[in-house]
Amino acid sequence: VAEDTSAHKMVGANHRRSRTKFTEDQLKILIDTFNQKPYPGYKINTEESRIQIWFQNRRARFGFQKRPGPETLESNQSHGQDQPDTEFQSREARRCRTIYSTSQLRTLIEAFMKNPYPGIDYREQLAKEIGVPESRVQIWFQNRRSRFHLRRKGEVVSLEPEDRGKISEGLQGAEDTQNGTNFPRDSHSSRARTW
DNA sequence: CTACTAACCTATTCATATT
DNA sequence: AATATGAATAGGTTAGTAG
Repeated sequence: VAEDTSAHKMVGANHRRSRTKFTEDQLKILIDTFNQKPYPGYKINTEESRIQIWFQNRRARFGFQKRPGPETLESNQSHGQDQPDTEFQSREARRCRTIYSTSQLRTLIEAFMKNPYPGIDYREQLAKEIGVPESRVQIWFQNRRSRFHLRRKGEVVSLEPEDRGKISEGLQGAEDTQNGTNFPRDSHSSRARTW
């Protein structure tokens, strides 16, 4: 254990968003809503996707996905006794698909090639630059990363030894298989629907 | 230190605009 | 229909902070 582990923020690195602290009132509303509808539509999470994350985390923590008995949870109020199939209404409409213009995509792809894991600062900068909510930028990067790592998972190809220098923390699963796959082969036409 | 949990991640699936 | 890709999901990891 080293002394001097005080926060020595690396300059310019990519940090994560600062931890949100919900007030009691907010938490109350969130929990109440969750108990009614664990799968809220896009309307719930406005531009700030903190709420969406909150629901994701809570579903995971509570081991959702299963069909619990009529009770089991602390929420019970008046137990409906004639319509137990009210779960279908749970899932609401999802957010409308965002259509990125070619220029927006160009910016995103360029950024991705430079750094596939942008921190909150850079994501917000990008978002502002292309005029799209930061949450959409984050999702875009997630999708992009997943789709590129998806191909060829068994192969392990060492990458530049340079980057191995700063091992802040190892990766979990296996070595990052950053094979020499070409990057985005984006032969984009010229469609720029400015939604 | 430990417990809790927001933030973030991957992998997969669902949905839809474009070809 | 087939393809590409944005949105949502389950579920695991990283890290801030209250006790």
